[in-house]
Amino acid sequence: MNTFAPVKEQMDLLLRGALEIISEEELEKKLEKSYSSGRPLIIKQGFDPSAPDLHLGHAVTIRKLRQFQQLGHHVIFVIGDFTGMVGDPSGRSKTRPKLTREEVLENAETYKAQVFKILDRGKTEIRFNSEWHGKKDIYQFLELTSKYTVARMLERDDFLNRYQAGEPISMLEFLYPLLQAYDSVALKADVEMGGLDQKFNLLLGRKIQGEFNIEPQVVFLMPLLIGTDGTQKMSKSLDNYVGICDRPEDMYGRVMSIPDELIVDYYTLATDVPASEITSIQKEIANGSVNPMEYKQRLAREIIELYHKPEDAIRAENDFLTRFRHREIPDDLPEVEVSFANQPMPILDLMIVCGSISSKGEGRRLVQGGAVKVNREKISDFRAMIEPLDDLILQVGKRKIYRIIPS
RNA sequence: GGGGAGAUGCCCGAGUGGUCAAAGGGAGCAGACUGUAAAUCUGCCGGCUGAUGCCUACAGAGGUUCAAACCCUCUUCUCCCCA
Repeated sequence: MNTFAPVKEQMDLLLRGALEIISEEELEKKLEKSYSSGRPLIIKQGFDPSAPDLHLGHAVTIRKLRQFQQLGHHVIFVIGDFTGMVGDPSGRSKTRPKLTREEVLENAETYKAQVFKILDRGKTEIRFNSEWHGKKDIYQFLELTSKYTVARMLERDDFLNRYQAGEPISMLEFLYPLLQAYDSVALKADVEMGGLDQKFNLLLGRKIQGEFNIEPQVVFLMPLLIGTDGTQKMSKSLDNYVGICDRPEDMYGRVMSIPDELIVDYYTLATDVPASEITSIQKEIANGSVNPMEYKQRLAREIIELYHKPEDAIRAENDFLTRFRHREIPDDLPEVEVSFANQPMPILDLMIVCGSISSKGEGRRLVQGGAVKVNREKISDFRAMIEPLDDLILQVGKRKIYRIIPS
């Protein structure tokens, strides 16, 4: 007796959206073994301990982890606190901050809050890699480093590029893959999940497991989700991301801003829409029978529904259509209480109070550029004084619209 | 250990004593156009200000000078060549 689905069925589900599996045969074998023995596979993925602001890019692999869970397998979410506590000043001028134990734990909590929007809390194990790295002495560490060569390390594309471009690579960064690979040894991972950019590291995990006489893990690679800018991979630092904790309205707008060419990718990697349906969507867009916008709107709703309630998706859509298509003022506006003291207030001050601008200089420019309206009337003079009316609506561009409550 | 080159605004990058808040490009923001996006065009793009005015800024600290991103000294960091 066992609770697993037939291997063929498991494979079909897992293959959807997957970029590369090294190797499919091995995965199948492991699944078969698991099926017959009733032992779940150990699926592992590592995460950086800093910047715990998850977005759809992270969600691609996490959602795949979720599928493994649904199939009854065991997911280990590894937080790379060990290297995070060391800190790494490499990678051009950007310094990876050195995190304290407390910060790491705090970040881990934030991770949990976000990641359990996707993963099953009861079936997820969270581990910190300081648990095993912290115990290692230098002898064991050196032994680990002896298992790989510099030349092979330099094979990694981004090392090679940076090396050839004369950019710095710190020793820590260089050793990082080795430490990550050892995580797979410590956890006896059957599968390691990652984005394409992790290929090298995950392969190294396989190799190092072999060195320690452990059955090598299957490398499970998902494509990288391109960000809303349509060129770079989604990342927080490039601000081209859709955060899984973003407000529905923001998610909607962000999704609508992706280039049309990315619609199919997003359907595949960021939603649960079945593959067959995606194929027909792709066809319809390609032959021009449907305005891509329509599928993009549905995409936005699908994504919002994964992280919010269905009615939030409808609301976000209405808000978007009102603001951007009809250029009108939505009903549901953030309200800002402003104390006028019965005096007219300079428009720039009002904009500051609402948080719509970060400096008066910016405000002045926006007014001069025709972006600012009060009660639908364009303000053309940045010295304008605003009367404290009961019904007061401030528009700063299309995105920032507020209802002002004088007090 | 020796020798050489370099660190400029969000990013790339020009500037080598005053005309520099600093060319140019990218990104971003706003406006026009529009079927969402894109493309195109226009404006903006350190802060304060009514201002032709002030403040902060060219890795950091100090110095020379009426005047410094630019010259000098030290410090920190990076790359290259040789060992």
